[in-house]
Amino acid sequence: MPTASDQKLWTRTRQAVYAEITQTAMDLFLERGFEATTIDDIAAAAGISRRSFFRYFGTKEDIVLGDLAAQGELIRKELEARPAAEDAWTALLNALRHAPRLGQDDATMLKISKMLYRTPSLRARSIEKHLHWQALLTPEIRRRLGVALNDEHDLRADAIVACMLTCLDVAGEAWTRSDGRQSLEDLVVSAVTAVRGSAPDA
Amino acid sequence: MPTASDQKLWTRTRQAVYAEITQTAMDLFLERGFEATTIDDIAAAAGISRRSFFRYFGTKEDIVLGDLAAQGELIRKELEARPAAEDAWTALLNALRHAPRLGQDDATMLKISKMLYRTPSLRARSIEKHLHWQALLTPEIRRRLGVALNDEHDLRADAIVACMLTCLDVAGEAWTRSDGRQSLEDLVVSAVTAVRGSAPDA
DNA sequence: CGACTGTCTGGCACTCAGTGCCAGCCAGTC
DNA sequence: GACTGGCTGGCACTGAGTGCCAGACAGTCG
Repeated sequence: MPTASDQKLWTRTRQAVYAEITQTAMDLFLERGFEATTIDDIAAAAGISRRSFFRYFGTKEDIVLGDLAAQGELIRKELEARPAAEDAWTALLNALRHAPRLGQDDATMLKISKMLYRTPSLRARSIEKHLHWQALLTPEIRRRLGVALNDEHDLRADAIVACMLTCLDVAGEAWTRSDGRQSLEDLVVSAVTAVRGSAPDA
Repeated sequence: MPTASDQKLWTRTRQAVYAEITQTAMDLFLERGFEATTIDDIAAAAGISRRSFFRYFGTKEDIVLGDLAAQGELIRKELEARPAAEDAWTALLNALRHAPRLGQDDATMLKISKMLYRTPSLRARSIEKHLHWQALLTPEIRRRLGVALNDEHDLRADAIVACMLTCLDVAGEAWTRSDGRQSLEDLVVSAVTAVRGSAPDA
């Protein structure tokens, strides 16, 4: 297990290459569009072979969405750390709020978001990632609702988590449409309020 | 414009071929799995060329999900016909409830559902279709909420519609997991109740 | 009847994503 | 200096999806 941050040379090199592919590819995506950029383009620009590219990323979409998988874990940890007094919705909302956003400045994030919401294959993949988050977060919500572990048929937790993430998605789209003028946090709260009929606790 | 149901010979032939491809492909999917069935297999079994297949279906997923696009329209019509007294959630729920389900017997539907929830590419496409439904249904919900037409930034209707469809999805998954033992309708109501904190009107 | 038009069809060649296989390179180890 | 193990590039392949073209054929007009 890796105790020191700089482990083997191998590992460090690999991380450096990973970061460079990401950066190079993102530049190309933002310049000429996601679909118009082929993997050959990326590999050539990054100075690696096509074959090696696929050893770093399983799909082209993973370049853009790779971080989302890791972020799911962060949200789960954050959710489990929320005080027991918070109800399911409040705990979820606060977990999303406090989970560290990894990445870029706002202007770049906005560009990436626009690309994400406009490109069908990216949108589909991002929703798949949300499904993954859903699976990660549901157990903790089940625990908070007091659902018995052996109760396979209680879908309340699934519904709540899924709708929370849907609200996040709707808010994200609105944020993108507004060119980032409204805060994403406020938009998520608006969405949740609209759905639940009343505002959640701060 | 087509007034009689049996228009030109062209049209009728085309519909017949369409139906036959669908049936043939479905048989193959249920027999050996979606991903394990190639388009060449389908074309060969249906007695058409590979190239012609793509004149009937844009993608392999469309064979399974083709009807969903048409169903969105039916739901929209149903929604617009709901009495004005019903609030947004109730109207949506009733619209989904009353929209005619086109297709197969229950046992086949269950098999298709299982395939759908297990195959990533199919799941992703079906969620894309839900996004399309969302776009269709949101205007009517905006109208019911009294949102001004020029108000671009009100995301309440989007949130409500999106979460309703998410509930449908969660319920569909639970229905599949339960091997169809619980009624889909009850499951949707359970999901909505869990999310909203109280049961909607019947 | 024959010419014409529009739509469907199959076949070919192509792009692009993604995978399996193999041979070579090179850091770290004994 | 030989050995191991992870990484690399190159090659060939499958499978989805598209563009193009030539031929078949129903329906129409003269």
